[in-house]
Amino acid sequence: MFDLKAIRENPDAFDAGWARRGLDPQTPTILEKDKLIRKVKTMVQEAEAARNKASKQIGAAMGRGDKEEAERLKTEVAGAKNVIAALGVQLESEDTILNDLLASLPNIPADDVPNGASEDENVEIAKWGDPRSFDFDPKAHDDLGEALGMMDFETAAKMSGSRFVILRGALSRLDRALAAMMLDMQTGEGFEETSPPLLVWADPLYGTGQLPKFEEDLYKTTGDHYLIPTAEVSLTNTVRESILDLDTLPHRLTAHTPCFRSEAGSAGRDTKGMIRQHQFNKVELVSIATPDQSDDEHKNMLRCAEAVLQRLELPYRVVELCTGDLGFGARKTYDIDVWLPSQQTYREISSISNCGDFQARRMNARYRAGEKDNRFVHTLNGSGLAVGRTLVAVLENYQNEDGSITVPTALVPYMGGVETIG
RNA sequence: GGUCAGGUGGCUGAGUGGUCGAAAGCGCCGGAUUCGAAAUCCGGUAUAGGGGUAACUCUAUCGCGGGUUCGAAUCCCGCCCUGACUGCCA
Repeated sequence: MFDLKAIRENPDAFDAGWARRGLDPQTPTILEKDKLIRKVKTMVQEAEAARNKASKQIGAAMGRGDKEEAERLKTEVAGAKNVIAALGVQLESEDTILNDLLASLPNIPADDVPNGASEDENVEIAKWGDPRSFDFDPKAHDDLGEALGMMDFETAAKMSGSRFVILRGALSRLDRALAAMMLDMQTGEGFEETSPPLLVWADPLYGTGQLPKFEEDLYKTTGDHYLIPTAEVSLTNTVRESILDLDTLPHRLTAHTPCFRSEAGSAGRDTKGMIRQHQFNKVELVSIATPDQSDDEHKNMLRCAEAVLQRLELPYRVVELCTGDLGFGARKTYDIDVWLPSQQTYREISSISNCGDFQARRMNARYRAGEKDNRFVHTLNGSGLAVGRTLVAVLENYQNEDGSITVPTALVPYMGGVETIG
């Protein structure tokens, strides 16, 4: 949500920000509605003041037994009530229109985010490691996993359909080992390990920005719950509707959870293998920070995510998303793409975003900046990392000609000493 | 899941239809007193929003949302949460 006062004072800045995302100017509509709403609100409040005043006088009149005066005042109140009711209907509908519009508008990109229309214009800002050269044709992770008998899409499809997988034996353990190593690393960086709810109500999803615009991407239960598409939702919402003490910030959280996504808009994309599943595990990082801290915090989270790939010795690159590829709630985002030999390309394995106060406004999450000075926090989130895609990267980058997989050195302790799979 | 009892300001807690944004105490802030402090005394101390250059003023908020009423913290309905007992169950 946005600060209407700020929009009023500086509409051009908002329109310029939205224009960078390819949106038409929004503030004329917003300001027109805002003006109308304030006008109606003033009228309602005046009528309410008159009603309240007369009502109090009724009490006084009754107290001294002046029934006549009381009756006269009652008709006065009835008149005010008619006005309030009529204006109230108008106020509510105008308010809903404005709120729906505001809730559907994305965050304003940070000034230093590169302009661009699509992911093609993202800017590579770092590259780490050299893709290994194979003296055989590297296989895709799903071919490797199936050949090992440890990655079973067919059986999963029987019970759950496409975009599900069953990991077996050493590959299942590898999944756990990766998650454990990531959690150990991130808790070592000061992120508090958390086991949050995987089912949440609509309000938290509204808070982090998945609702109202992206409902079709979510799984909803038969009740009022949705399955979280990322632990960002649960972790970020731990501070909703609260006022945090300055000395608790930045507040860093991490969680290893399953994530559930309907992938409604991605039919036909990445249908093969484990790249795009309805259910996948992810170690998430969230930081709640002050506006002063958030840029540094953002870079720190990028570093923490990169550290995992460095420790696994997997080649990757870091790109800064251009305005056209920025997510709905983000004002600035770094993606980390890991090298996949079978595709001869880098694929996203982590996305680290600074949301500024965008989510905080929606959640009403503030911190105490001073006496009578409560301000919205900044929220940041990122994968540290997507476990399933990391497993994919390990399989493909560490495969041997005979189809076995060498376990990365750092992972061997987490694999109970196993050095080779298959 | 069921039954019962609750949910009031930073905290404790009073308030069961009117002048209640809400007593009192604690805490906190300012002042007096003091060499200084404690104690004591005096005053202040919620949030969001509207109007106004401002002084100031108005509206909303007593878990959340509806309703009854001229008027709701107080009555009614739904939901959420907490506690006790109880059922089923990993």
